[in-house]
Amino acid sequence: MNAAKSLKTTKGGSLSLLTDFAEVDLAGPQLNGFQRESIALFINAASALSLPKSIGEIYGLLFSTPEPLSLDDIVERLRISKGSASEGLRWLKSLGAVNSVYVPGVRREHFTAETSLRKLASGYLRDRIDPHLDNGQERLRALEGSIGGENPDKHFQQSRLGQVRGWYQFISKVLPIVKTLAGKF
Amino acid sequence: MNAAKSLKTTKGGSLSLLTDFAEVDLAGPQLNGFQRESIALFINAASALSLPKSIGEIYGLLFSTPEPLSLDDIVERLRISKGSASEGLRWLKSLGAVNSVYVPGVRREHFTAETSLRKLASGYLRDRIDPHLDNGQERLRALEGSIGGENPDKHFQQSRLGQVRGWYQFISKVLPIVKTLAGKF
DNA sequence: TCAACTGTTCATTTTTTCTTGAACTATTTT
DNA sequence: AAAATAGTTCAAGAAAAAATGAACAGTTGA
Repeated sequence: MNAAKSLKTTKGGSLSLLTDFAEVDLAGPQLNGFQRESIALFINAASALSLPKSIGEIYGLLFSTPEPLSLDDIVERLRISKGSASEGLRWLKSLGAVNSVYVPGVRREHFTAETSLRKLASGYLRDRIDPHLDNGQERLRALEGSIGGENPDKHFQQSRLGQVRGWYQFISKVLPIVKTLAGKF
Repeated sequence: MNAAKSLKTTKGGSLSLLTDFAEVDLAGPQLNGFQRESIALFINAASALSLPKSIGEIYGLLFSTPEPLSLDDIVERLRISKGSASEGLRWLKSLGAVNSVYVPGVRREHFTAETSLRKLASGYLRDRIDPHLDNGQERLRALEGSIGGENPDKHFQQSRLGQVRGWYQFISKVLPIVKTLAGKF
């Protein structure tokens, strides 16, 4: 694919002896065992949350790497496209799951993983849950409006409506508890 | 598609005057406003949980209908395939979100929506969350095993490992609270 | 036993989601 | 100002997930 390019951008001369096999594989920095396991763990977490694999990969890499990494570092190490990396970082940034680190004298932006559970949880809730809840509230009103005046099922429907209301109350009681507890870990 | 078949299986003669337009559309029972709004609400909920739309539709229909419905009733009213309905019901059954009702003298199985929040929540956690957590625990062990003996990043890695352990503790503290609270609604 | 009925399974098709890569904008350096 | 460097956007392709429908298996009643 872009073996030539990867090779070109590889730092250091450690590959010079492998020139003959250059297109067989994979220049670029290797991931260590801890990084590979971390990435696997966060890919699993991403799938638990129904998020794209690339999100898990990027976060896992940042989480397991002591130094801040640039977009190109990520592309290089994970062998994903610049587009994916850019989108994934944007998503993680908006959630608050990565932090920008401005390395003095270096032009490109560098990133580290945010590991505060409180920040991760509240960002996730804000970006991924709250919009659905807001939407749900609207639909709840629509449901209420759909119960007509003369209607043999009126009682049944009102009872169901009450049920749903209770579920929303439950959620609005639970979420703050989750946030609070997250702050203690 | 199967207009002819739908027509044939339609009960009652209310359509006889419409015979000329039969293939234009849609025999079969109409959904009332409450049902349509309920279905919309649960489609939204399904998307919040990253579940297939058909799951939301089926649950929404059962939730908003006083009488127990059979698989064929569901197929007819939602205009989805038997396959989808069967799979969707299987999924909802295993979660505990629908109940079988054996109507005396009637052969086919009928279903109603389970509305106990406690049952819904614990079924969801059991079927959709616990497997991921188990998987996560395995990967946590693998992560631990990946921290080698002589290693410049050892400290960093151990700190990260501790971090992840804390997250799992958080989850195992929060889930029981959620279940308990769900029992009160 | 056989025909009608009920529900499941699964190969195929359709739809949705994710990834890629190249063009583009913006910024910095020479 | 031109060239180099960073990063974003988005149309198109690839991959994954969901829905379909027809074949199949199991029951029941005649």
